[in-house]
Amino acid sequence: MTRSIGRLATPPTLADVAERAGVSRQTVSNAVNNPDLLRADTLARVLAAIDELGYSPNRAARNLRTRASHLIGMRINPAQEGTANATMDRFVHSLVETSREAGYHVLLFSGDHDDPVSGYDDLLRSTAVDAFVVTDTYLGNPQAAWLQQRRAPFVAFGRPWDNPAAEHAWVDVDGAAGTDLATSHLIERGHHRIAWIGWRKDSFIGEDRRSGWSRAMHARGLSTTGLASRVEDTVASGREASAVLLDEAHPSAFVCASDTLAMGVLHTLRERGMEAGREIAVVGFDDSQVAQVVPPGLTSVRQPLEQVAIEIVKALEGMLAHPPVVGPGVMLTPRLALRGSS
Amino acid sequence: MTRSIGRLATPPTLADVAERAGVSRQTVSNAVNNPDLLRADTLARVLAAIDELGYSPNRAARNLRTRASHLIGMRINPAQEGTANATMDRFVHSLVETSREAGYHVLLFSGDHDDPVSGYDDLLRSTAVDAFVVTDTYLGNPQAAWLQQRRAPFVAFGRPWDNPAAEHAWVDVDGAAGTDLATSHLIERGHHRIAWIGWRKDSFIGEDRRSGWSRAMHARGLSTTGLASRVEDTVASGREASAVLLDEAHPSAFVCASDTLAMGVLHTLRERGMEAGREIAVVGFDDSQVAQVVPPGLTSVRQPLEQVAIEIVKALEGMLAHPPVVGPGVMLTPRLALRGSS
DNA sequence: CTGAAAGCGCTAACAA
DNA sequence: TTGTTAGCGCTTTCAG
Repeated sequence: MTRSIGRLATPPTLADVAERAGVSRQTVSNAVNNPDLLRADTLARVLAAIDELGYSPNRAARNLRTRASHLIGMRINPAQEGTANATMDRFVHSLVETSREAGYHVLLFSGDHDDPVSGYDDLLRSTAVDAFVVTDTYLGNPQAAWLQQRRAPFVAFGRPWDNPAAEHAWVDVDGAAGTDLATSHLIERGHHRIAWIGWRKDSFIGEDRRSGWSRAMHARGLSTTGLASRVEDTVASGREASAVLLDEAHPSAFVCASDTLAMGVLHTLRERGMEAGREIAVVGFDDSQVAQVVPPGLTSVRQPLEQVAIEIVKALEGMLAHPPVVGPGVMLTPRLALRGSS
Repeated sequence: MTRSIGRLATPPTLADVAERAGVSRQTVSNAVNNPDLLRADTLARVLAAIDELGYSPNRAARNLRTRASHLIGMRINPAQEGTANATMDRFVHSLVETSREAGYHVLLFSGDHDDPVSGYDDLLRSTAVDAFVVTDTYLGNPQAAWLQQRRAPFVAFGRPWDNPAAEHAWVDVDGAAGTDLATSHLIERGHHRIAWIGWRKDSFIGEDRRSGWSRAMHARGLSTTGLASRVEDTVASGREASAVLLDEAHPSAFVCASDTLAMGVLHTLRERGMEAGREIAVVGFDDSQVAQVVPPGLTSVRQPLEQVAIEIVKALEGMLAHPPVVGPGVMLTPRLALRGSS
């Protein structure tokens, strides 16, 4: 069993283990990193010493020697207050969990909101991390070009919208498939006039999600004329947009680019004494905690973030291997979390 | 200006800078760590070389030498699906931001949900982190005793409920003050029968929050008899509890131990065709995104997480100083975020 | 299969 | 004020 380190100021080193086991330091190192090289009884003796001493290789020393930190850097941005987008929480946990299984830890850092590249630079030059996971790609991905130029290994969560020719590794979720799923679900429920509330046109993700809605509508021969609205991603915008649409286009259902916008629709319905799920159906996007707990439950497109994390770590392992292998982008399909609002 | 690293396989080292500036390696080291020791012109020359080369000290080497990683470890647990508790997101970001200002990065790790100590051990023995931030102290804090025994520096977010004599550093938010605030607010609005929906008795935090409610009630000479309920922290529980209380105790307002429970109350009100904020007032706890976006807005007790992060980092800096200084626990006061539900 | 030597890049201590 | 020496703990040669 593992013993307490006791009152030692410094943890035991390779040398301590070697002495205790009566072997050389190198043999201990091999026992840890290449156990196959040792004779069974020697290995057992060394492992016993390791266990008794509670030895664990010093990271800094190992990092220095192997030129690897086994750390994955990820920039974290402040959660937008007043929105429902808590996607990060779920993703971060999945990433930490998956990384651990691959022998990596996740290092968080922050940067100026204005400068998409700040924070990466220092970590890279000081060889503090082996690779990055780039998540904030909603407005294009200037980080990608920058990182690629520095030959920094990274995987993007989000496809290279602004540069389809980009050759870096990426993992993304098919937003159009998600909204198609949502729209088709509503059509099957008998809805014909389904409105879209999405983001402004400069959002690649927003346009992608919108395309799933119009695709599903047109596939059933349904018109989308006058049924779409593009606004800011706030509850207030969703509320106003849905009020206008309700008055002018008389939809019986809404598909939204985010749970935040969908909540705006619920606000409008409430004000008009209408009940979501009965008179008017609403579907959001992201399956946030809000969607899960708000009465009567908000049907929402759920991204497979656990799977995203798995694919990202897989890609990372590939590019950190010798020789590095960079596979093609990976596209995952979301599913629909059905609740009372539809 | 900083130049591109170019196609160099390895980043520049101290030696490269020294050669370029025509000084010894030690002088470069001093330029970085003790600039005061250098003559102005030498310093300028060295800094210029550093800049031209894009030099940044190799972390692993520095860590090895100084026996410090400038990393703070924090265990992250899976966000509970179906609850509104997204406190972590906000706190993590604040911590990352504040840590950066103090020269630290945050390293995330995970562990078995069953074993509160798993994950810490390895990081500690391999000297991968300088200190820990312990957040999951809702059911007592076995980590604290364990870490203290190993002489591992750490600061707890949450006071030592199960061991008031514990001498470790901690920062916490006064939950009782928060519910007192909420209850007093409702009383001022004219409510007299204010019900409490909280957690089961084995939750220290739950009992603390409950005490703020009863304190405020009794201070105004209001009875609490029959007005309290203790349940699981789920929407369904909050819904059932509020239904029962409504039938049996006829309260005009609810104070809840969490936004999740408060959402349960909103469910009940909706089922009964009652309107939150008009007939019945509801106050939650945590000011989650749900509280912010749900119609008509959920009044909620908001923890000053940014301030918590600042205090935690301050405490961390103290205990990592030479000699270490461990101050007393720090208690912060929450405020009330007023919305439509009250 | 095991051991000896070298050195990753840095900084603390000391010498000049 | 600057340079020299040593060594942090580990792994990668290369010998035995």
